[in-house]
Amino acid sequence: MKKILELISNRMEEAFLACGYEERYAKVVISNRPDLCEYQCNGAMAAAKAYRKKPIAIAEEVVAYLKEAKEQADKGNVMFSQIEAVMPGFINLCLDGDFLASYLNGMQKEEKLGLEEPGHGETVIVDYGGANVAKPLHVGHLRSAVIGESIRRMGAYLGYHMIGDVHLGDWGLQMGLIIEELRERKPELVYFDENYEGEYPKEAPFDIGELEEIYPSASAKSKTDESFKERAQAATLRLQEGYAPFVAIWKHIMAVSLADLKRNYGNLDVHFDLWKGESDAGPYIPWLIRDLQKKGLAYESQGALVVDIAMEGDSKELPPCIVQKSDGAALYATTDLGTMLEREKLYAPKRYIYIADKRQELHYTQIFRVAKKAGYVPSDTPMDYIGFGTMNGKDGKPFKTRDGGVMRLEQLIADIEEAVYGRIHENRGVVEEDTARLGMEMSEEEARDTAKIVGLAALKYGDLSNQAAKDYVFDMERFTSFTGNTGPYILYTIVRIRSILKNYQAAGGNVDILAAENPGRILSPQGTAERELMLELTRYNEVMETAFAELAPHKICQYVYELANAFNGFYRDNKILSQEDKVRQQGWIRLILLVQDVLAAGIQVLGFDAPQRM
RNA sequence: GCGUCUGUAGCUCAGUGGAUAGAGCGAUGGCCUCCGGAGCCAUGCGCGGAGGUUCGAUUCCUCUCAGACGCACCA
Repeated sequence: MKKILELISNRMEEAFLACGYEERYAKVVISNRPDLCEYQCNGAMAAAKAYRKKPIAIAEEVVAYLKEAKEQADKGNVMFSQIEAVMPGFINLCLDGDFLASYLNGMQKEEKLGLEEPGHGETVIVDYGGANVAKPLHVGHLRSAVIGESIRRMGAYLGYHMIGDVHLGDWGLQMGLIIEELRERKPELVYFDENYEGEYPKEAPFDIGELEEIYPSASAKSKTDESFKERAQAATLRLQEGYAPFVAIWKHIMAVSLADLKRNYGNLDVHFDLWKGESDAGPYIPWLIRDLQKKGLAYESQGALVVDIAMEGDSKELPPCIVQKSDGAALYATTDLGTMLEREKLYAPKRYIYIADKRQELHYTQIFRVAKKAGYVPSDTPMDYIGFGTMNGKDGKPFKTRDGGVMRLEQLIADIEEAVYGRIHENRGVVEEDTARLGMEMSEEEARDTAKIVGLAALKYGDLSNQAAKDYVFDMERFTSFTGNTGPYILYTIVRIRSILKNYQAAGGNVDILAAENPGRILSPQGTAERELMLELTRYNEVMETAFAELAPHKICQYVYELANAFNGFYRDNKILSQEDKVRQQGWIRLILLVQDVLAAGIQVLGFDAPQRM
């Protein structure tokens, strides 16, 4: 289906052309003065200069044309109920109620509610998550996972072939650190016996708890013990060169860690198509280095191998990209470039999207430029980087535990669930009479399950409703509130709709829009709130497209919030179940079914679900 | 020092080359025997600053102030 603004703009373009003006002036936008009109076109003022006319004169000509066209139009083809030219040259429009209703009826019939799929199956790589092997997920990993998951779902919904890759940190110095720490703790292991020639054990010499403790302690040691650090660097290089005993340890680390990471991401309802890591770039690196040298891009500087990334039009000088350390080891940039080679070979994506902390912006600028300069990624393939801000505590500083430590993601999720659980109980207490009357008592088990679902929504919505690039304050109290611009409020609205539909069905109503015996149709709106709700619904397809085009999940948050508000206004003004005009009642049921579907589609791409009850 | 990002209501955040810049929370005062009170109304509070482009700038440009972050062998 065409977007409502397209339909209106097309009509306006026709009018501008007919009056002898260029169609580019005919752009129509949603009104910023809802008291005056629903849509507006400001093109007459822009056109005034070019045509040396008063803006109001142009606006009046166009309006006259549209009004005449309206009179000539078939009864079923009326688009506007109001068209007027207003000083200094605004063209104000209101939609015809029947037109509005027929647009919504059209949406309801389509599988994706009238959304076209601009993706056409194009492959897009989304690189997010970025967990490090052997290190527990902590709050610093939250944003990449949550934003990335949403971007992946948005793209998939729009028909792109989205490939999400967690891109694990599994090949860097931390591996050397762990190996050397392990040597100090358990020197008797066969991996450290240079003369050992047998098979390596299948069992890992550590469990996840021990592994998570080894890394921080090794990392701390490397900061004070210079020789330990050097040994770790040497071990990293040997691993990268394929030294069998270290590769065997590495495989153990991977197996133990990956199982834990999968469980953790699963709890967040975050999913990856690929569980690749930096190590997968390993096989491409020797060729990469030779090729960069062959092409004359890489040269030696202070012992390291670097690539200049200057481009025409640079106003400043950017530091070169290091592709090989002076000891010959690979580093971040090297593996990222190697990964691109692999992705081009295996998937040939039409677009890359990387989601990482905004402090890494320079790094991504560097590798994108190297990739384009060396021709590893086609010059017309967009490479986008979303740099997100820090999640801060209420003090405005990076979020910490009460004693100043790094908070684990698991802990944060548990805390949110507990807070939501408390709210459910508290709320149940307040409306006890109602819950009893409506037969909505909730078992302890259901309350716990519900808290899990609602808690995740609170967490994700709290994060996604902010612009990604900005730092934001994590406020448990606010995010878990059942009122205001929060995840739980959106879920509540959905639950409320379900409750109405359930009662309607219980009274013998039919909510199956496909049933032949159900002739219901959304009707032209009568009240203001109903009209506003319907207008809000028409924005759906445009919002989805824009949000993905701008990689801005917060626009979807904003939309579902506004839609939820519009629904609640409608709900307040219209008593659906006691409506005696059955045709109107059926229309309203259709309408709220559509609201439910749109809200559900919205939260689905945001990455969370609604419970049956709250 | 150089660079990037960010400055909007008491707080947390949206938003836009157009007409009167919006929400939520908090505050104050009201309302509602209504399909779930998780509601509604009213009041108060403002685009960091200075120039420029424009018919029109909070939005675009320049400068400036403030904060966060980044500036080669960590990831």
